Amino acid sequence: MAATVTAPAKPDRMPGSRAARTRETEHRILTAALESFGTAGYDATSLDALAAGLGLSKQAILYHWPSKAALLDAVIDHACLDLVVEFDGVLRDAGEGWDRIEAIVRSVFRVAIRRPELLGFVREVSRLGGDAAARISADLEPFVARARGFLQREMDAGRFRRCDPGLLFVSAYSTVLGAATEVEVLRAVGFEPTARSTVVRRRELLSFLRAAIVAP
Amino acid sequence: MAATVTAPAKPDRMPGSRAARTRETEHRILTAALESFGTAGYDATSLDALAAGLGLSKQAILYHWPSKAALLDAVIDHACLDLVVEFDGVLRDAGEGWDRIEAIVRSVFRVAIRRPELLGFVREVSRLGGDAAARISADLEPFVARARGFLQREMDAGRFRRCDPGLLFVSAYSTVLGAATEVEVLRAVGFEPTARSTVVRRRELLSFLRAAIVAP
DNA sequence: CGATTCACTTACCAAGTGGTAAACATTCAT
DNA sequence: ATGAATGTTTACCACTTGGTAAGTGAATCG
Repeated sequence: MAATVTAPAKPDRMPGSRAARTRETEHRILTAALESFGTAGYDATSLDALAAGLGLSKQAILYHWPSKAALLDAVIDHACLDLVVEFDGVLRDAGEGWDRIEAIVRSVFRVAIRRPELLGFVREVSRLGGDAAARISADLEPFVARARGFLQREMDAGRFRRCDPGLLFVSAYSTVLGAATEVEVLRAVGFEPTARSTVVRRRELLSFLRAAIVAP
Repeated sequence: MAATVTAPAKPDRMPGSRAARTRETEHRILTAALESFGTAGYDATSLDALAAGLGLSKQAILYHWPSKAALLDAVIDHACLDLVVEFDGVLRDAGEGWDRIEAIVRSVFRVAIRRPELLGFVREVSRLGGDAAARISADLEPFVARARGFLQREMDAGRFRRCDPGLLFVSAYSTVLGAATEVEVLRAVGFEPTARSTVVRRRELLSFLRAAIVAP
């Protein structure tokens, strides 16, 4: 183990075809970029630093994508795929009505704990605006549309309080993402973001949402 | 005899005095920095661009504050002062119970329309983390503490649904700030951020919050 | 009045930034 | 084996960044 302390971990011969290794390299770059974009931020992430962290040179990244902006686009697609897969998997096994909301909230909290950079990245991209924000909107549009349809059906069935489904979605989105990611605000009200306090937060959030959404 | 009608002993108070002009320059810099930090972001704002927009040179800024980070600190204090003055003024004339929440929400929406960079700046600073986030937390702590006390009292009086005041605050904070500032998400669900749609958003948000907070 | 402080500018600089050009090594197809 | 394609590196480049040093003209002061 003491062999490669200073050496920048040359990519040893990997089993598999060249195409497979290429895909694997691109996947590693995407993962590292998502991590850095989602925590440090897009502007604060330099291609040099990103490459160095992977034992590559910056030009290796620019070989796979022609520019930093193109890399961002790829990371957006990568992240959205992860998100949609996660949520679709959860919803497939979820029940109806309020159970679906609860399942999603639990899922978001799980992501917030295990992969916080993913939610941070969503925030970051929508903050950046421009093409990137348009792209993430487009990527998530099918999911959002289904969510709105679900809310509408539940209202029609009289299970959810009647209101505008789109705005209800925005409210719920903000509330959930905030409770899951607003570390600084939580700290300001005296909540250190430990795993234990997360359970409490989730429970409180669910009762908040339930009161706001479910018809009396 | 008639030479000195208004005693010039304190030239500080003259409108054209050097001290007054210095204060005015610093105020202009703070305002422009708040605008740019709150919309483009801290990293994306260069001192050169900031100074050029004011008809100054970068070194004029670095004369008043020793570094970009020090300027950020000053902008944080400046912004928090504005926020606290705004909210305190609103709350002074507000009633009790739910009326106070409604007054604050209206106030946040007014700020979101008239000075969107202010709310964007709060988001940006808490995203940056580190010393800046600690500073904004400290600046707003008295306000947050009073808000929590208010929520606690309303719960004790049986007017608000009983829950953890700190977490209720976070939920309400996220929901309000989200509805007021998540332009991209709103666009994704089909809401262009016009002044007209803002009124609708505010009404929907209030009914959402009311259902979530007020005791049945 | 002259001296000094003040607010600001011009002139720099070292350290990055994203991106280009070209050389190089490995793998694949023939 | 050989030549082409592929993935990566080294060497650069123009430009921007925050920050320093030194100077300048005007307001202020003794």
